[in-house]
Amino acid sequence: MAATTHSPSGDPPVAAPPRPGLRERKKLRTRTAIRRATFRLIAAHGYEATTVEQIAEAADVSPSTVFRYFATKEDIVLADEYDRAAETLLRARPAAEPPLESLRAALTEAFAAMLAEEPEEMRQRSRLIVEVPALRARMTGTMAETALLLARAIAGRAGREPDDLDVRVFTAAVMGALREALIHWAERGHQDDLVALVHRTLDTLQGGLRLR
Amino acid sequence: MAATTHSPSGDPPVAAPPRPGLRERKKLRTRTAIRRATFRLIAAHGYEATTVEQIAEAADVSPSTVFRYFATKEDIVLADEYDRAAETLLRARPAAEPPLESLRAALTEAFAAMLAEEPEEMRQRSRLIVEVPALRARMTGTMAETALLLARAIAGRAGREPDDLDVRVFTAAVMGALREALIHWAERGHQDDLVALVHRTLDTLQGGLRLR
Amino acid sequence: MAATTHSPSGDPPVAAPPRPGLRERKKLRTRTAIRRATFRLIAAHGYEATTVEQIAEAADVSPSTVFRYFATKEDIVLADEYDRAAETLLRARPAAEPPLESLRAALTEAFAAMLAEEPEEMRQRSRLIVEVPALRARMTGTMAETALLLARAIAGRAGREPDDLDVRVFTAAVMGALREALIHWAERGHQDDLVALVHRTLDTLQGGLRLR
Amino acid sequence: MAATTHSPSGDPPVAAPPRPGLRERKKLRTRTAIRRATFRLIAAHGYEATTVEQIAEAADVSPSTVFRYFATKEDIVLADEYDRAAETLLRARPAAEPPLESLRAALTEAFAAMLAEEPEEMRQRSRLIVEVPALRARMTGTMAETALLLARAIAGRAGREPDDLDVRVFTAAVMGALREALIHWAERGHQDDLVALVHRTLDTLQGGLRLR
DNA sequence: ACGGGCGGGACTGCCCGTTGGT
DNA sequence: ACCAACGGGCAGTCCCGCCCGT
Repeated sequence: MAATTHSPSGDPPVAAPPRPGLRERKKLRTRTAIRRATFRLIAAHGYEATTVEQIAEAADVSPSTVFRYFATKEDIVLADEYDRAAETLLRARPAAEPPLESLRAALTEAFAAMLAEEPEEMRQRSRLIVEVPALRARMTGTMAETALLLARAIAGRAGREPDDLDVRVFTAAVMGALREALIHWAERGHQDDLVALVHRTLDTLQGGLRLR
Repeated sequence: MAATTHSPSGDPPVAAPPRPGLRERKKLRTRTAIRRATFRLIAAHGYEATTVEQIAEAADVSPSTVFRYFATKEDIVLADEYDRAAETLLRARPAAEPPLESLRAALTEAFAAMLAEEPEEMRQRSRLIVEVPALRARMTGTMAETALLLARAIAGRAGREPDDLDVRVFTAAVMGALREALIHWAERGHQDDLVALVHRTLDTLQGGLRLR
Repeated sequence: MAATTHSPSGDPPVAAPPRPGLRERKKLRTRTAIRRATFRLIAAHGYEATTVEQIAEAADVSPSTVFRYFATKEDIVLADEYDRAAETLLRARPAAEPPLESLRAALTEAFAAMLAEEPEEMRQRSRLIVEVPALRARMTGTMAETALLLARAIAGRAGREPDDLDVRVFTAAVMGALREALIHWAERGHQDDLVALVHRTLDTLQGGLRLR
Repeated sequence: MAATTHSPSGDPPVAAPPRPGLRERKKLRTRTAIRRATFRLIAAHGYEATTVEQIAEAADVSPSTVFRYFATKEDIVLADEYDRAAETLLRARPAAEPPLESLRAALTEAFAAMLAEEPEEMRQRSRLIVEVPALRARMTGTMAETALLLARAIAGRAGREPDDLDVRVFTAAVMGALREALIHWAERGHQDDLVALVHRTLDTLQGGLRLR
C-alpha cells in the first residue's frame, strides 16, 4: 500500500522469518519507537507542524538515525509491508489463474491481514492520507511503484516482457482502484467494510468500465 | 497531463480570449522566460543540479518571482493546460455518449493538440518524467487530481454524486492508463504514435482487463 | 498599550474629534474591515498560519493596502489608541500632583475606558499576546516606546530634561508593571478585575520593591 | 542582558567545565568566527545592509550553520551569557538577604564582569542597541524573558508561586531599570561609569518612585 | 489614495555527506 | 566499526518595501 521497508544499512534478505536475531530486535524496537513517537506528535500538533527533529527527540534517537530507518518523513507514516506481502501472495497463486483473479486474491488478502493486525494504525494512516496533501502525493507515488512491481510479476507468469504496456496498464488500473477504495473508506469515516470496497472497485474495472 | 497553471495572484477568469491586455502579455512573457531558462539549464546540467536561483538568474527575475509563477520547481517543467483543455473538451461531448467514449475523445483530442502545438516540449518533458523520480512522482500526483476533476464532470453528466466511488475508480483507471502510455512512449524514444498508444491502453481497459 | 495608530499617509492632527469627514469614515471602515478579518482568520487558523495575503483577501483589499494601514502584521492585532489616550489624560492632570499619582490615574483611566468600549477585543488581544511570542515581543517593544513618550511628558511637567534617566527609569518601571498586570490577567483567563490588578502592581512599585 | 546562548542541537549540561572536549572547542571557534565577522561587517556597512549570507561567507560557513548557532540575526549581536551569569550569582546569595539587595548584587556583579572581560564588545553592542530599532526591540524582549527567569529564582527563595504577580512586577521593574541605564550609558558615549548608573537606577526604584 | 507586481531577505525544515569520537 | 553529531545545500514561505500606473 505504501513505501517498502527501508531497513538500516541495506536490505536484509527478504525471507528470514525464523528467529529475528538479537540485533534485529533492537532495530525493530527503534523503528517502532520512531513510528509511535511520530503518530503521537502528529496527533497532537498535526503533520506539518511536526518536525523530524521533534520526532527524533521524542523517540530518543538522533535525526540521522531517523533517516537511517525511514527514507523520508512521509515514509514514517506510510511505510508498511503491504507491497512485499502482496507480491509474495501473488507469486503463490496458481499459474493458470487469470491475472485479475490472482491480483484480486493477493491484494485483498494482504489488505485483510493488515486490517486484522493493526487496524488502528491503518485508520490513522488513511485519515492522514486524505488530509495531508504531501502524504497523499507520496502514497500515490508509491502505489505506482508497487504497480510496476506487480506488473513484472504478472508479466513473468504470463510470459510477457517485463515492461509490457498492457500489463502495466492493467496493474496501474488495479492499484488506482485500490487507492480510490482506500480514500473512499477514510473519507466515509471508516464505516464501510474496506475489503468489500476493494472487491467492488475491482468489479467496476472488470466490467470494462461501463458506468451505465 | 500535469499541474494546472498557477498564475500569479489567483486565477483570472477562464474565458477571456479577446485581447489578452497589456499586463497579461508581460506576465506571459515572464512565465515563458522562466520556462525556457529552466529547460535550457536542465538540458545543460540536469534537473537536480539546476537550482531555482540559477533559473531565476537566467530568466532575469528574482527567486520569489519564480515561485509566484510556479508553485514548485517541478511545476516549471510540468505545468501545462492539459487538464483544463481535457475538461473543456469533455463537457462539450454529447450527453448521451457513453462515458468512456467521451473521455477517450476528450483526452486523445487534448493530447493531439498539445502534440501538434509544442511537440518538442512534450518530448523533453516526457523524457524528464521518465528520468527524474521527483518529476515522475509529481506528475503521478497531478494526474490523480485531474482524475478527480474529470470524475466530477462525468458524475455531473451521469447524474451521480460528485464523489461517487465507481466514477472515481473509472477516471483513475483511465488516467493511470494515460500515464503508462506516456511513459511507454518516452521510454521507447518517442518512436511510436502517442495517440495510438493511448487508444490501445484504453482498449485494454475497456476489454475488462483480460490479459489472456 | 500597544502600537500607535499608523494612519495612511502620515499622522493626521491629533485632536480632530468633531465630524470625522466623509473620507475619514471610509478609511476607518477599511481599517476596521482589516482588523475584523484578521481576528476572524486568527481565531480560525491561528496567528502564524494566517498570512497577510489571506487577510487582504478576506478584507477585500490588496496586501499593499493592509500595510498602508498597519505597519506590521503584529500591529493589526495590537494597534490601539491606548498610548495616545494615556498621554492626553496624563497632560490633563494637575501639575502639582505627584508623578506616580498622575500616571496611575491616567493609565487606569485609559485602561478602564478601553475595557468599557471593547471588552471582547481586549480579551482576544491579551490572550494572543500571551500565546504568540511574536506578539508578546512586539507588545513589549511598543510599551517601551510608550514609556519614553510618557517620560517626556512627565519630564516636561517636572522641569527635567526630556531624557532624564530617573524619569525614564520611572516610566519604564510603571509600563513594565502594567505589562505584567495585563499578562497576568490573560493567563488567569480574565477572571480578575484588570484595573484592580494595575493598582496592585503600582502599589508594589510604590512600596519600594519590598517583597517582605 | 540579552539572548541566552543558543547552542547547536540543544543545551549541553550546564556544569561541565573540566576539559571542554575537542568538539566543543571547534564549536566555540565557529561561534566566535560568526560573531567576529558580523561585528566587522556591521561596522563597515551597517546592520541592515549586512545580510546573513554575507556573514556566512565572511565566517566561512554556510547560512544554515549561522542559524544553527544563532536563532536570529539579531542574536548574533546580542547573545551573551549575562542572564545565565546573573541567575547563577543570584542563587549564590544568602537566603536571608532582601530580594532587591540580592538582585542588585547579582546584576551589578555580572555587569562588571562582562565589562571587565569584553569592554569593547559591550560598547559596540550597546551602541547598536541604541541605533538599530530591531536590536533595541529584541533586546527589550530578551530582558523581559530574563526578568521572568529571575522572578522564578526569587520566588523560589521567597517561598512564593513561580509566577507570583508581585515578584514578576518586581523583576520586570529592575530589568527595565537596567535597560534604561544601559541605553543612557550608550547615548552618552559610554562616558559614565555603567555600574554606578545601575546603582543609581536601582536607588530610584527603591525610593518608591518618588521623583520629587 | 489604491492595486498590483516584483524584489529582497530572514528563516524553516528536509535531507545528505562527512567526519570525528568512541 | 559503528554512529551520532555537525555542517552544507536547497526548496519553499512569508513579511515587507518600492515603484508604477491609475
